[in-house]
Amino acid sequence: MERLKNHIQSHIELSPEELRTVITSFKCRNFSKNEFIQYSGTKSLDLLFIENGLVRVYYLDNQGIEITIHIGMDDMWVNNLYAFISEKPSNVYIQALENSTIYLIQKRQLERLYETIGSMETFFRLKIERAYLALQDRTLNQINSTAESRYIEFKVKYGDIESKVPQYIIASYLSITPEHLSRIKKNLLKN
Amino acid sequence: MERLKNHIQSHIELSPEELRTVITSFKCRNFSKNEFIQYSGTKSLDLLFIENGLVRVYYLDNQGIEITIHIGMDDMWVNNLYAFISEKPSNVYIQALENSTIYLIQKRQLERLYETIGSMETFFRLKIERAYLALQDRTLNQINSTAESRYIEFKVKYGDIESKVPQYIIASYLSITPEHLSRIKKNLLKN
DNA sequence: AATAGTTCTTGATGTAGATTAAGAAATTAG
DNA sequence: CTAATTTCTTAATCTACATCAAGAACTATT
Repeated sequence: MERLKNHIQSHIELSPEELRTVITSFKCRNFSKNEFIQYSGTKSLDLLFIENGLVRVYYLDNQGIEITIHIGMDDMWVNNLYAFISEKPSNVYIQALENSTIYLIQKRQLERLYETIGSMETFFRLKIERAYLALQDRTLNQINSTAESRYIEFKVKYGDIESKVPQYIIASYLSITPEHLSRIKKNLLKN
Repeated sequence: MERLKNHIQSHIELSPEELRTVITSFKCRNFSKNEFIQYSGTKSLDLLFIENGLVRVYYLDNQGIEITIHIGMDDMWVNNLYAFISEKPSNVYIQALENSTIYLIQKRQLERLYETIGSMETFFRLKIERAYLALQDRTLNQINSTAESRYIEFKVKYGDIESKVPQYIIASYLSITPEHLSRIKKNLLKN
């Protein structure tokens, strides 16, 4: 759990004892390729940290088409913050795309931490602030950029991932059809 | 400042003394119709609560077209959370659409409150959580609904506002052109 | 290696909404 | 009250992307 420890300590300062309290609030789970971590339709009150692996978050739109909203790798959180905050049944699936080791913390545990270790509330306030920025960045990018430039940015940001997951997942992350992505790639090769 | 007091007390419990401390951290400002409250290009580290009035938040896209991201009325916050959190120069304008009374708090004051009154960090964590949900709702709505049904929802949510602001502002809030909104309205009358 | 299941590509056609242009209506200012 | 400005509407054309369909290229299974 080195990555999780480093991650937390890169944001706030904790005494060795506090760090132990925090760490023991997390549970470790291993998921194999294609296994589901969370299901749509159930309450999802865990936050998930990827110690290592590859994970995606997606939902089904009103036509039943998969829309990928997030892809996460080592050292990243893959949360369904909407379900976590609202406590409504989740509308997303979280699925391991490779064998993955996940540390998870339940909302109840987290709230207990808020009370015993004040800086943990700060830590998660900062987390949510970052998530808000990321969501807005992605939203504006979606509106202001063409599918082609979104694809180019995706490759810069995620690099190697393209070879590990089916292209239709990448298409759904870019909010386009697989056909359209196919055409974009063909077009980029020409130039 | 009755509305601000009620607003805060509807979220957390404060002693009369704490409430006084909180309230005195805010400053009151009056803005007249069309006056700007915040400008693009400057750091914007204030949060704004509308005691009464009508306010909009917008930015200029890469073609210089105004995109309205939020319209606020009595009892609502009209923050540029992106600039507030990231502390980067703002890319949005915040403008009074009617004469408005605003209570504002500076980030520095707010952070001082976090230290002296613990529940204020909780209050703002909750605020940011709500803002996250609202942003995601709006994003998904944008993707999954047609312009027409977004317009219908807008009228339900904002009712009277339509008569108070130019239609091109509403169009930009709906992420469509004024021409297209004009057609939508014509179409709805037919049916 | 042969079969079956996925996934990817290509082409034809369809559509929501943008863009451009220009006149009509409503506001505001002198 | 008239002129000037802003806002709204209508129509013609255009564009990014979706949808549908069907074949091609992988991948996995026996």
